Amino acid sequence: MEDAATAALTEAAREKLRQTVDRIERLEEEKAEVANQIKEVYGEAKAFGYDVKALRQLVRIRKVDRAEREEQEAILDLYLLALGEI
Amino acid sequence: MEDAATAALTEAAREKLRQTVDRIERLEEEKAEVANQIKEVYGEAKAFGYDVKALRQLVRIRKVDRAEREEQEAILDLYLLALGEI
Amino acid sequence: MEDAATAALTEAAREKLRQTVDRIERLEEEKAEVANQIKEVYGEAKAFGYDVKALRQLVRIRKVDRAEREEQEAILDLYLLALGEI
Amino acid sequence: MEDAATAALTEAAREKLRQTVDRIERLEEEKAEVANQIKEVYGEAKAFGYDVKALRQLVRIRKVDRAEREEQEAILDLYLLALGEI
DNA sequence: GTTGATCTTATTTCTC
DNA sequence: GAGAAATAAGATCAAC
Repeated sequence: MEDAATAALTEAAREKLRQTVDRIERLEEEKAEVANQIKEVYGEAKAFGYDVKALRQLVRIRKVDRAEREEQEAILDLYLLALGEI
Repeated sequence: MEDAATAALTEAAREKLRQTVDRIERLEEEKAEVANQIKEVYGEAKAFGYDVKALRQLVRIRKVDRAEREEQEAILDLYLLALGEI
Repeated sequence: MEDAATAALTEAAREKLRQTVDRIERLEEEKAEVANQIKEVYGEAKAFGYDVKALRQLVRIRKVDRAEREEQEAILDLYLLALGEI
Repeated sequence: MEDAATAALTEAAREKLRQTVDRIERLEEEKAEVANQIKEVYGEAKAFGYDVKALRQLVRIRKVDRAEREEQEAILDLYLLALGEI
């Protein structure tokens, strides 16, 4: 007997599913590679004598700051929009 | 008076720190982009009628399976080793 | 002046908070004890001549296997679900 | 053919291994249960209106404080010991 | 709006 | 003691 998964699907449907899963898996691999590179940079920094924990905090703070700045600009745009300036 | 951060580091040290932070931030941006692409693929799958939650589980299971397969090859040796027989 | 913590809570609220913290701390102590017992068992095994590293891997593999077995039952459903066929 | 693991061991050795693994697995199960109970307590606290994040911090701080206090006492003991007082 | 899921970060534990 | 792996914690986002 064919296995159930095979039986339940058309060949086309199975092919499409397989492609979707493949795309996701390739992207996740890419993501893992980049994550690895980040780890390496922290590793080098540590070897260089940096306090890695502090460095991570610095990066995090800058990220939050950036987000806040962007929000501020968005608010400003809203005000300008409300005034018919843009 | 100079501010503390300026005072505490040589210009060269500050430059190096800045470069390190830059590299990390660029890599994190890349990572975020890839994460976004993954999210988009799931989004398309959802639009196509897939059960996204199930699809995620499927991907996760395949990942575990891959890891498992690699470990299977080591199991027999492990059993023997665990008994101190090797 | 009363201190802020005292001022901000009724006696009943403080009592309840204290009990909650106590429960958590007792449970964490328990958890630490059990973790210790596990460490002891490995210690005995080592004294007995077992390869502790291999033993740990064996335990880990059995855990993964158990999880895997449970997941296997769900996989077929997942494939079907993933295709939106159910 | 008998499988290799069976072939390589006496029955007694296999029995002892099995018991060791069993003990470890039972203890790990216990540990997981306690971890779960802790999670439940936090869940109840949240339902009761507590700020779980703050509560966790409180528990963590108390733990650090305890460790410090114990260290202080150890240092005191050392001083006393050095003075021939104990 | 609260639970559940995912993802990330942090800490701890193991191993070499 | 340093690197790797496991566990836990925290934050975030979606679904009901």
